[in-house]
Amino acid sequence: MTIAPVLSKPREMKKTAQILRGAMEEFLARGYAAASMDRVAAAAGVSKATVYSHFADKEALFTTLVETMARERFQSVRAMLDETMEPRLAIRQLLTIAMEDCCNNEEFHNFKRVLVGESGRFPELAKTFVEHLSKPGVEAIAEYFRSNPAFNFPDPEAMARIMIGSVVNFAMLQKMMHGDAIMPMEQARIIDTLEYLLFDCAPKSP
Amino acid sequence: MTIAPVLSKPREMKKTAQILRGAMEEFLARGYAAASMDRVAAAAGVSKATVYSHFADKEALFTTLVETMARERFQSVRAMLDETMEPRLAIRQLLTIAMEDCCNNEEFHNFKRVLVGESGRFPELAKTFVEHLSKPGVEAIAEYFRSNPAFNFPDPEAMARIMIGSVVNFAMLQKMMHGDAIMPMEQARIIDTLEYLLFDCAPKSP
DNA sequence: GTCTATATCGTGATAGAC
DNA sequence: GTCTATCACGATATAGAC
Repeated sequence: MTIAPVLSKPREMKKTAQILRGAMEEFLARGYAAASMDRVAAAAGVSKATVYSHFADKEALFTTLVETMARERFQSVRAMLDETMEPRLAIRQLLTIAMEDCCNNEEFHNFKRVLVGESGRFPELAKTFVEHLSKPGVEAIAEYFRSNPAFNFPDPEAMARIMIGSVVNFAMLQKMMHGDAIMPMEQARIIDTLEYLLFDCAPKSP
Repeated sequence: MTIAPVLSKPREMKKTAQILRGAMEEFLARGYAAASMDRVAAAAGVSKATVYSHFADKEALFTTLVETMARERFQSVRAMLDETMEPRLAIRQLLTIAMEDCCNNEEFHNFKRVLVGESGRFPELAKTFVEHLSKPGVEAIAEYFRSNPAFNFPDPEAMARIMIGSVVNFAMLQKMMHGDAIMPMEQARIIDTLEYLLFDCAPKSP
């Protein structure tokens, strides 16, 4: 019987959270297929039967884990852009934070590795990620471009995707795919060049 | 004993290629861990013992497969940019081809899924991919920017990465991660906006 | 070199005591 | 609700006939 994380006693919440923490260790380290329910139980400090009393099967545990992690990540996309700040500074701050966030978080790297690796067999999980992270991020920036008179781009959403895509792909190439060892480049050069494109090239009304 | 694909008789070459073809089917469909050597053998039309007489173990087969596929892909990065063409058209053609290449090739999607998914446990394979595909691609475009007087970017390599990164990330988001179902966008809008940034915003010398 | 048959082990999942 | 003990199965890898 599947037991959704219904909270009756705080005790039970703790167990479910414990299991999810163990599952995170195991799934992020080995990927879905190579992860072992024995090791999940060991990492969580419970028996395997307990794991199966909280989650129907391996797939359900994995699904819940990814959705939980996506929800937590989602919290941190709030209020990225400071409307009161000067646009050039606001954009620079946004890009710097996004770059830092994408580049220097090994746990997040492993999360994306699993998500991308399983996106063919677990399309709904990939969609959850896109829905809760990529989409709000792009829309926030696009809306900022649209509402701020300092910008006058023909296609604000495409522009937002180019900005985010540059940063995300840089992080994937350099950090996740180990490009740093083969084609090193400082993060600041991407940010500086994006700023150059947005502000120093932008068509000043002649 | 490991048997490298030494070609003595054409017969043996055929078998090795057959096995690699079967391995491709299985590994790309299920990922490394979930792939079964039984199914590899079945897909290749040989017995499992034959597979093990050509490749030391599962890991060696996987490694050889990825290196082979990367080498084949590598061939197609030749001569992307037409030096004789007008820059605006050359860039547009490049972006269109790259976008098509990244978006409409399910086999390539699965290849990248496996590579990204295993990039933590097989870092050398990820590096091979970067070395043979990402690096030459970025360098070709950067060199084009540097050598062509129509462009005068402060950081041509960062600019090249932004262009490629935008396209690659768009493909990953829309196709691999199924973003098309959640935040649809035509490929042309990315290309048009990149063209706008490169040509219509570029600092005219006043 | 290639096959059939098998050894050995770890896996996901469960039964039953408490 | 949680544990220990166990089942049934499929995995990688190999032995040995031909």
